[in-house]
Amino acid sequence: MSNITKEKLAAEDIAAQLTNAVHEHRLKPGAKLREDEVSDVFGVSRTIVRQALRALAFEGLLTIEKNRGAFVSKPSLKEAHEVFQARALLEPSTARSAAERTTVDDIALLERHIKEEHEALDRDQPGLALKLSGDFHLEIARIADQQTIEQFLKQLVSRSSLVIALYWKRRNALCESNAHHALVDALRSHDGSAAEALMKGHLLDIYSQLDLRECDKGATSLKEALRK
Amino acid sequence: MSNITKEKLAAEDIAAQLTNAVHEHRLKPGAKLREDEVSDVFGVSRTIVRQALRALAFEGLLTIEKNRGAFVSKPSLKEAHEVFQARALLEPSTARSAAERTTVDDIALLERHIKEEHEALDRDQPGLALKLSGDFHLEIARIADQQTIEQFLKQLVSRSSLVIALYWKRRNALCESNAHHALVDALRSHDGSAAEALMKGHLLDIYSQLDLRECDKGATSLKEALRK
DNA sequence: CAGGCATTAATTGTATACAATATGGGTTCG
DNA sequence: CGAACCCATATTGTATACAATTAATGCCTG
Repeated sequence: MSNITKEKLAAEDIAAQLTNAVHEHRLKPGAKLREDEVSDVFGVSRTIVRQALRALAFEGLLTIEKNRGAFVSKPSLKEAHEVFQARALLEPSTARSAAERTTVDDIALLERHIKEEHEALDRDQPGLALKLSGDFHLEIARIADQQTIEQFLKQLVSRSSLVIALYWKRRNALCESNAHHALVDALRSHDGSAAEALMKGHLLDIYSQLDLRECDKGATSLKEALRK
Repeated sequence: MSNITKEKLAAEDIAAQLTNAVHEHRLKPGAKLREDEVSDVFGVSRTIVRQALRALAFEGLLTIEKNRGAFVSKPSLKEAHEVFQARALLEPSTARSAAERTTVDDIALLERHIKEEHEALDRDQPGLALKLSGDFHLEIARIADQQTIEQFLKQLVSRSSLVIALYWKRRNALCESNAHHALVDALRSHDGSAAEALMKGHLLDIYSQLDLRECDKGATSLKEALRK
């Protein structure tokens, strides 16, 4: 986790590192994050850790149960649906806006992004590839210059990562690179309608690859099942 | 502020009371919330106050400047635009979904809501009326059974309240009750298309009543201008 | 031997003391 | 007279100590 440096880490830094760990599926839904443990790992006081955990709970990445601690969230099937419904409302329109403002620098950035994603897959790091794939979507909101939507999308992408961890059908193949390439093409030619349609289709594509039937996914212990 | 009861208030309660105060424009954009002051008012420790302030900062209601404190946010013109653009993406579609699920109880609740809004206006409490008007929109997301969108909308309504405080043209007349009545009618008859269209128009209506030209609104002091 | 109760350990929640930082006023020097 | 600097004060940031709660273990009893 490369936190060898003894430099003073802020709550923000710790939140970012934990976020990466969850996005890359090194921390799986249901995992508990003890405050002492985290504070030992990062070498900071519990005060700071609590700030970080609380921030991540607001984003939906963690769930804090009173007097019990912080856990990586386990989105229900309903929440999984809601996440992709919300994305379907926000992202296509945002892609359209982005197409009207995309610069050559943006294109270069996006293409580098896709390249890194490929490299991660080649190196057998599907978690990293997934994280980069999420960042790609955030990048489009940034290009559209819509900070408010970008903020929401950040949360939705986070939750999508959890949903994928729980409900993804086949773990090996996430062959979305074509969709991302096509999107970059649409952005490059400032074709808003195409970008909007492509994004819409892309989201439906991901959505359709989720297994929405299974109800007791994950390592749900008997205790957890009985708790609620 | 009716906090006479000495019962132990949680961070959540304090956040709720502060939220009301901002929504009702008793606390105006730019106002500072000193931690000691708030903790004295509510009779709790700064620890709890800080939790509450941080939570409200995540919602966008407050802005926390490092080592300087928490202030009621002052959305920029760009942010004001973004808020209503995001609402335009989320709310019409949500109103459509709501129409398909509205029950008689929901209708009763909404109508009581509108009634209270009227009463508040009659009693010359425009702040309260505005808050109730915002709650009306949240209620529709609840009826649509879309918790994720409701969560985002909560933030957007909060920010809208700030935007209205800063950019509203004429403070006296907020004659939206007609629009809300029409929406309830559409929901009652389960007319999704009508609900969607009405919501779209309603949001545009509010949006058009904002004064988006003035750039140096509010009590921006010279110091604040020079700070950034 | 099973079930429930009590005691104990582990963990989170809260308050407070202390450190770091920003603000404002007053003094001094140009 | 004005501007810049420095010190005193007010306010926020952080760590730590303590309280409250939960979970677990073992004991006692039926």
